[in-house]
Amino acid sequence: MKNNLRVQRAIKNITQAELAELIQVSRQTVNTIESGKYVPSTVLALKMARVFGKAIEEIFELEEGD
Amino acid sequence: MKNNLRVQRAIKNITQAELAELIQVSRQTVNTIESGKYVPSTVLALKMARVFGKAIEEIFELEEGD
DNA sequence: CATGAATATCAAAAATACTTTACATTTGGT
DNA sequence: ACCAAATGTAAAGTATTTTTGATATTCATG
Repeated sequence: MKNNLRVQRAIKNITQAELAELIQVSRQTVNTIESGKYVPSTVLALKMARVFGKAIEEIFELEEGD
Repeated sequence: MKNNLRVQRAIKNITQAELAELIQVSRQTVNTIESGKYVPSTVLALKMARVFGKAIEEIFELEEGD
């Protein structure tokens, strides 16, 4: 799973902490998802997609081996 | 999180076991996701969406309290 | 260079997702 | 009614996600 959260955040110009607040998780959770350390639940992915006004598929993408 | 996996399966006319095989999880995993017992990871949601040729948002939907 | 804001990282615990095995129930066809 | 296929459920165990708290690093700017 790769993602372009950093880009999406840049477009909306919000910090990891602000995104965390918007979707009600810790800022570490945002950080570790953004850096690809783990895959979020569908609930989190949907919330992020909603924040950015994008489809999940525009933010998260499957890779070889997923 | 609610989902319409049952409908999607009906459209493609595949069983829970077949869907499980297609996305490489156990049949029980498909069953419990379908019956709303837990929320799949984004990897699984993406794989399911791909199987059905739909966006995740067309299959999974946030509810109050998610 | 110093300061503050943002990001990265680490470790340990809690919560949730997923597997396996096994059995029960429902459903559809003959 | 009978049979087989599909679905539901349960318990126990493993794996992964998420939180919390704390510290470290990066980066822009004064």
